[in-house]
Amino acid sequence: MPPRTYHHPDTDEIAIARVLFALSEPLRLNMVRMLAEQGETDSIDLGPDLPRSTLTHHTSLLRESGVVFVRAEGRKCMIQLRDEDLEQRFPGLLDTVLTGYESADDDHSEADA
Amino acid sequence: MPPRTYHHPDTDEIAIARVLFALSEPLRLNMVRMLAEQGETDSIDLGPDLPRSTLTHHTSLLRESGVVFVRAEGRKCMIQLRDEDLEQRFPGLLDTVLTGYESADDDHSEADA
DNA sequence: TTAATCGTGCGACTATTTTCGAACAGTATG
DNA sequence: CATACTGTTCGAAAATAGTCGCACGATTAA
Repeated sequence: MPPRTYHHPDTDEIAIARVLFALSEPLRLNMVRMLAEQGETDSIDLGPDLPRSTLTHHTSLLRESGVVFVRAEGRKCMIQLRDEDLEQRFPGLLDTVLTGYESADDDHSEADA
Repeated sequence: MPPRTYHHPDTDEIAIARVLFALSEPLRLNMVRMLAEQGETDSIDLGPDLPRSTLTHHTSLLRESGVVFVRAEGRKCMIQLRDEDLEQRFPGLLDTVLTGYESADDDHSEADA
């Protein structure tokens, strides 16, 4: 029996409105930022203080909107940013959002001014 | 006495999450697309079939999130995209979103058919 | 002035989203 | 095997967002 399988939208099925909505939630935007910095990340590291069901809710929403790829690893769950797919579908979007997030939010080091 | 005044956030107060949320709504995203194409537009042209109160709701949300500039013109209300401010705040964001919207959604408003 | 038009604010309602506890199933460890 | 740990699902609750009728003030035109 397959352990856990996840459905992911094809790259050309990713809808801009759903991506924007997924990224408009501060919690999820922060998860995406972490994924962009760290690469594939254990799901629990994306929200150590959140109830598990809440974490599942947000990771599922990110997955269904095409922002992340989810992979079962033993009993854990590894999350990857679909940066290449997003770059192909909406060139520049991810970089722009993350750059804007860094500059907009609190004092994340602005070394390269 | 000024007829109608509107509050607009300063450019450096525009928050990425709020902008993304504003653009994640299909109705508002379409308004923004029209504004990008047509420039300053009479508010009623952005949603001729919508109830006025609904239209006000969406234009206010776009204004408060820093996406548009609203100006009273007689009894009408002219809407401008804050494209320069957005470009300064989040370089590339607007172009990327609109380009992604065009490519993703082929069913543009059929008003100009 | 009178009438028509426009946008706004209010209030109520519906729909969607978020949160999270509890029970459950799969996995690793002993 | 039993136990501890993981993520998922379900259900319900709360919070948020969208829709829209209506009354009102302001503006324009006759």
